[in-house]
Amino acid sequence: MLGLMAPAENVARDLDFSYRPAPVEGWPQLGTVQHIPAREDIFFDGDEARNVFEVLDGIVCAYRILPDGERHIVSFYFPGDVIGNCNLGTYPYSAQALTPVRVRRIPRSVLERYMAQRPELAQRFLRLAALELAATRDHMLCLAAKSAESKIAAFLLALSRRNAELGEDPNQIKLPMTRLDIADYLGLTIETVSRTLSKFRRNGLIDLPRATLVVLLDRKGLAALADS
Amino acid sequence: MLGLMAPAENVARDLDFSYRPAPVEGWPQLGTVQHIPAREDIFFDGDEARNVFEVLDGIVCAYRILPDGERHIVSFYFPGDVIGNCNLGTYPYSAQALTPVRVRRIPRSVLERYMAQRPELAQRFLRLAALELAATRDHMLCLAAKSAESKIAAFLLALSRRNAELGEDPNQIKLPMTRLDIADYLGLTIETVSRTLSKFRRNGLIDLPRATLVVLLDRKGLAALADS
DNA sequence: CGGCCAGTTGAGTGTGGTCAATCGTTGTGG
DNA sequence: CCACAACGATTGACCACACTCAACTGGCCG
Repeated sequence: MLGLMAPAENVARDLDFSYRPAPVEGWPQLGTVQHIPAREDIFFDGDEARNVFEVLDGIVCAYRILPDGERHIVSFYFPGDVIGNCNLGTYPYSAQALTPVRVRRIPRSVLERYMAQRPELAQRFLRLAALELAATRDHMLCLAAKSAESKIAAFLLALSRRNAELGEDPNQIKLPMTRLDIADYLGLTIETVSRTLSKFRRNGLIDLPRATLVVLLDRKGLAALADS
Repeated sequence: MLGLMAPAENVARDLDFSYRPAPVEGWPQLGTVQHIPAREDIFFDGDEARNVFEVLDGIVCAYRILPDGERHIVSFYFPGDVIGNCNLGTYPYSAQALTPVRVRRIPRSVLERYMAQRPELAQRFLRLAALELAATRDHMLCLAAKSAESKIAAFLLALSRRNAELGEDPNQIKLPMTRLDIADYLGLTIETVSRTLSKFRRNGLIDLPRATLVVLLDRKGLAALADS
């Protein structure tokens, strides 16, 4: 048994945006709904973590500004995801709406009162933290990957997987983020992202009808690049 | 208030090996002590996570083998650290002793029984998970950093901080890991690690009496390199 | 129509990877 | 005690990939 088991199905091996525990009944009643325009910050790195946010519509990113002024995007959040589940007092990153966004803001105080009554909610949040850790670890491995090609291939496949999970076309990827966002997420420059996508198109791996739409033509080829 | 607060003291901004919550009274009685020779694996990526391990002596690393055969070191663990605190069923990485190691093996079943009786133990493990997430995030940012110099400077300063915390000389760093281990941790090659350390020595930032001993001579200079 | 911005493409450079030779330490056996 | 092997670390030469700087394109909106 020891050491010879295949990796479990539920542990993702590649970059993945699908880390979302199943929702809990009764949860949606909590908190108040807020609308946030594109490119507006929701909270800041270092702020007291008073609220948790559930994304209802639109895309949110978590980012950090490094000492040298560079921005690094830690994570993207899609509808259904929960942001700011932080039990260390302060947020470890800033959060910004990439598109117009609808979120449900839930004060931690309210949440904690509820969790005392509903252990399955507490369970969900524990699981949420574990999944966020797993996602961060995968992102880390992606950053450690050598080539820009493998980073971007992995990124596209992760977006595709998320599409499939939401019941959308896994080969039609509508990019809600700019090239700069992708670059800051993958530790590349905007030019390299652009060049690599163009290269993928020349090689017949993808099509790029518009800058914001990627059509996957050769998943096998992309997968091969992704883990290289 | 919003967005204008300084980052909290307890959230590390740089690479750090000091993420360890305070120990809990009564904890040491649990589990059985095991001796593990250097370079022997303790558990494997994908194994059912039946045990949690507390490092008593020696250094342990957590690593993953990527699809292309590359090894990536996820984390180093020092005496007092806890490994394998995983509530997703299987270990998300393998663990290997880098030096001869003494660990305390604690079955999760035992742990969970204890936690039911002692809520402060459960609290400690929640905090442990949160700190591991923070450490992983910092490691990720370090990997996203552009230059080899800044990665290695940050790495040395992290080891130094850990030394200081253990009451040892923060400027005398005994490296328990090989150049390859460091390279796999920072996403570099063994040659680049070696070259960069040599460069630091030429520039008077460090001394290298032996391959396994680094003496920090210019912390300011290293810190400047670390966040660049 | 013109301005603006995101994205693309090009040319040149430099950092870090690759391959290979050498050094230094440690440990083993004659 | 020395010779030698084995291994990790260092150094050098070369090269490729991604960054930098810069020009240009295309879409969108006033």
